[in-house]
Amino acid sequence: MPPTSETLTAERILEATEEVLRRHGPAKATVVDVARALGVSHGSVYRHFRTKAALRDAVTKKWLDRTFDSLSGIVAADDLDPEARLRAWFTGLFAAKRRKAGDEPELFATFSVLATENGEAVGQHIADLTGQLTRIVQAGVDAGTFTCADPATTARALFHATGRFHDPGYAREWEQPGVEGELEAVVDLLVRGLRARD
Amino acid sequence: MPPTSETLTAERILEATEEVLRRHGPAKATVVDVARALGVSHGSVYRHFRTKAALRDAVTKKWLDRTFDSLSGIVAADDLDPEARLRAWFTGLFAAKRRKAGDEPELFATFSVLATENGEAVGQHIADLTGQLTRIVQAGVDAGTFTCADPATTARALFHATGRFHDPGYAREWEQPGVEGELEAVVDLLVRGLRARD
DNA sequence: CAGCTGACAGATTTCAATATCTGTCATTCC
DNA sequence: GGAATGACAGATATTGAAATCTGTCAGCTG
Repeated sequence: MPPTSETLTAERILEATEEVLRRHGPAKATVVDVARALGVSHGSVYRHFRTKAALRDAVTKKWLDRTFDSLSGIVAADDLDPEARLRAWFTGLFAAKRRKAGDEPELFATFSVLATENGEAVGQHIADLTGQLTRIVQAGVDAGTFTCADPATTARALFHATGRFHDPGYAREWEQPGVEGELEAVVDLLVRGLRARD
Repeated sequence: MPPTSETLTAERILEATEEVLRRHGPAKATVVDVARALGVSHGSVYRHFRTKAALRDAVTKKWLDRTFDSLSGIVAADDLDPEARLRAWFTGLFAAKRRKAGDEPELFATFSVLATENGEAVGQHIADLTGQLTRIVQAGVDAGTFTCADPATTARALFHATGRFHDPGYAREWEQPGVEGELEAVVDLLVRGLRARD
């Protein structure tokens, strides 16, 4: 069963939209382009997505979820102590973001404009990520290696403090030579701040 | 001696430029406007500043230096222990940036575009600020309340970790209700990370 | 009749002609 | 003679008309 001339589903529209965005970038991609790529009229696309923004949001959500999923293994890694998990998580997040910025610049640009507009998908993504962080912090508290008043608040603080290494606004600086060391310096400080005393 | 019809100095040009920027904003301010405000031809302005970018840089530098100066009192405050100095410094920097963003939106916008372009003045400003941070961290190490491998590296990490609260790209979020608390949560973590054990 | 179409109004974008600006420099003015 | 001027070339910004796009919907189609 070839995907062409199959019934039009939200999923097929998302795939086509991602392809169009990848080719044209967020500024030039139109829903007419998407419809053309699918061989349907643009009115049909509006049957599945209320607005262009909703479509862009849905594509971005799928794309961001892939990053989220790739980190979930670290959160659940019982063979690593919480501190190692935390370090691996930050390193993994940074690597994932940097890779996306480099390999899929057009989709990354889409994500960036959505981020500056506080799009729904990005808000959810941030909530997802801080949720993962909360679980790691909680694990550390349970194990007695971390101390903190409220894991969720601490998770947000950790996320804010490392913004330079995952916020799309800083993407340009991720290619500079010393960045890995800068991330490590920040994470070192934060981990020390989390550790329980004696 | 009224400032008008006095000889044309770099200082007078800077004042006029700041005024023009304040009124028109960075996008619409031209060196012709500056010259008109001074009652001279624009060629004369070029005698004192090689390019428009140099002029904009100089105005921004003056403006940023005022923030720097307002913080120097905290760095030298011997009545405060290093930890209190660090907290006061971050609070002060955040308050200063937020006030500028709110009270002088046009000049702040000038600063923002310069920041994204890695302008000379901004680079110097960051170096100045991390220099102040280094002095505070060093004071803490000397007093035995802080531990760290290298104060300058740690100062940079502290600066990066608090970017959300001084980087102009985040200015929009500085008006949201919970920000003060978010800054405090981050600084709490960082200060804990700096503290010497037992 | 559920899903798709294509014509449509209003909003947005493109494009090219026009106007303004930047930076230089030969000349003028005190 | 050192400082200021203003005309100038090339770069950049503005503008308004034309083209395209978004989102809707009455009607077609299988």
